[in-house]
Amino acid sequence: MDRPTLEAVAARAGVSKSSVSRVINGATTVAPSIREVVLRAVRELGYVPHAAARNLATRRTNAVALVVSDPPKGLVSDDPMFSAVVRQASRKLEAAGKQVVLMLAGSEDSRARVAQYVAAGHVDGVMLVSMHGADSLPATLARRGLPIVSLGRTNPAVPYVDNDNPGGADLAVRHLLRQGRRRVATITGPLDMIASQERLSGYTDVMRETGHRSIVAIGDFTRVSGADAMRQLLQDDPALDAVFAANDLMAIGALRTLREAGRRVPDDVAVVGFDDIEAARYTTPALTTVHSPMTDWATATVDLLLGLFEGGSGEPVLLPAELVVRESA
Amino acid sequence: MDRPTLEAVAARAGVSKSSVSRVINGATTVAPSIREVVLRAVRELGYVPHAAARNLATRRTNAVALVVSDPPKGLVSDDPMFSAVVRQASRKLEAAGKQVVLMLAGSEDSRARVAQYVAAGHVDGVMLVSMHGADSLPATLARRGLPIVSLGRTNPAVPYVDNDNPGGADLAVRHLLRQGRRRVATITGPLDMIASQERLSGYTDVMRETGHRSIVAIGDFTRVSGADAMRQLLQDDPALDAVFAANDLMAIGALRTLREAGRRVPDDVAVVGFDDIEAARYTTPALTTVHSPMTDWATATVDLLLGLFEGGSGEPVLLPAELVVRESA
DNA sequence: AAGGTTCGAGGGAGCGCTCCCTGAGAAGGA
DNA sequence: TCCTTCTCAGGGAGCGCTCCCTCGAACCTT
Repeated sequence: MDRPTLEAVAARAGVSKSSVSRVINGATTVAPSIREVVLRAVRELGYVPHAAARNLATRRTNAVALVVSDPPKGLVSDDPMFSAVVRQASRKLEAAGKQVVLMLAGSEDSRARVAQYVAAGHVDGVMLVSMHGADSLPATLARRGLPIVSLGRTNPAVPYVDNDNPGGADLAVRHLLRQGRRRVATITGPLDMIASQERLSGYTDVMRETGHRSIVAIGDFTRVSGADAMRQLLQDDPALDAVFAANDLMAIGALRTLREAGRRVPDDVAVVGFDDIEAARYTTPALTTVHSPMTDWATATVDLLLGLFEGGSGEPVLLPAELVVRESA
Repeated sequence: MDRPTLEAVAARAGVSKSSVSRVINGATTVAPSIREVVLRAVRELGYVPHAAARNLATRRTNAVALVVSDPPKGLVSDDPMFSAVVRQASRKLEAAGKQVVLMLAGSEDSRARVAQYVAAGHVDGVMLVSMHGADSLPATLARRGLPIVSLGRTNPAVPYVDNDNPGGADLAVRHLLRQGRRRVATITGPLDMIASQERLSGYTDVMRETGHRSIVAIGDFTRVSGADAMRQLLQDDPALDAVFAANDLMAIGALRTLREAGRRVPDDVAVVGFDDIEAARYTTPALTTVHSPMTDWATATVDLLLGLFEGGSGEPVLLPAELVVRESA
């Protein structure tokens, strides 16, 4: 029950606390004989350094907060992005010797808790995941002055890694037009998210440039909202022949609505999504979508944070977009 | 940059460190006048207690490790259970004032890291999620003597909350037989997981009892493995007319294989899954499945852990199974 | 051979907080 | 009125570790 202390190890090994500390921390200025006897004592006692004591003394924690915005209501159980990003980020951070503290920032309450936690000096850095643009948290945290990065752009003060959202939307819409589609609608994400805004502007830019009329419905990145938006689009413009959904989940919802409405995909209406989540491969018909590599994305964001620890500049990173053509368009 | 200390607050308020400490920690034996002046100083200085120092002094951390087993290869991006459980558990724990440290236990390496982390006294308790039965980690951690619970049964020494797996399988298989299905196959999960074993035995028990032959293929809970297993089953017994898959992901894989093989579902072959993930509602045909309420499950597990903190006994909890009949069977 | 270097071990002062203990003053009892 | 009891603020010793500083010993250098 009683954990052995540094001092106990020192006593057992017959050396000073300082020497034990040096061995533990891998200092090179230790005689091999001492190193040996210390390591043996450590093993025999099952000594593990006390984290809190070490943090207190060094004023560092070796931990990083992974702050994930809680999803909108209704999107609770099945969020592929969450799973992929959190997993990959955890892996990378752990591999870099950082402990990962996962925090959800949903309610005002939890938001305050995150700020409090960071202020308490629990972590050396923060990685935000897909916060809404309007969120106050990024700004609050950035003001603290400790390293912080964001997966997806949020606050100007926060270094980020992002998809080429406008580029991806551009690819998707041009692909549809190239196929001879004339009435191309879009289903947007929540408009307080920068990713949504960018994907929308990518769409409208192409439409304007090519002299087509924009047809827009607003969703919130959930499957249900996609289905609803699609219903509305069909009502607004029964003759539409293509839809660009700002993410795959909504595209999947749209597919369902189209099937229920008796429209064939892609014959009557073509559908393109965004994200290329795994489920996109398993819909009928399989979803054509803009590939945004979650895993690479998480990796790049972690690297950005680790770079900041090393005194890096935190230059934003933009991941290239790529269209994956399957059956739906 | 320099965080204010307790002492700074005390100086500003013109009282002793002890008094400030009492106010911060809500001790009742403080005169209102002192409380007031202290709170003002805290506000003015923006004081936040230093976590490490507090942990050192109290020998408690107010943090809980959430240890999630890394999924088998191939199941990286899209794991609905992970998402739902982690989210709900985080919410509940944070609501109880516990910090959540998420850790993935995949490789031997990461497993050692978890053990090390816990040994370092970083956390007051541990919550395991869906560890494999053969895993050494639960036993290792349990030996440490600090509160630990498991979502899903693993090691006998670890209090757990689990689905009624045999009961669920029983419901599913009897449902199929009641429909007049005669050749009911099953696709199992990885057999080193207790959940897999129980769902399998639930199946075999009913089959034996009712005088039917078991037809078994082994999967690993991934979509792909479900598709593969289904292919093999069709080869083994082309005349089969029903399949019970040990989880929904595999059931979805099986649906795909069946479609490719030209079998109609449910007309030619009925399919039942297990878990009732959100995606089960959106397959064609919609999946009949055993509902296991991830959210309740996570909640119950957290409650079990919080109970242990309060000196509870850690009596295991079993959640009732329920069949959700949709279109696939 | 004597002084100058270098190298590496030990000593000890914190890091910021909690909590036990002391003691002053107020309150109550005889 | 004096003494006991109670209440509550302050003092200070840790919690376990790091890291700077000192100092002895070994090794060079001239």
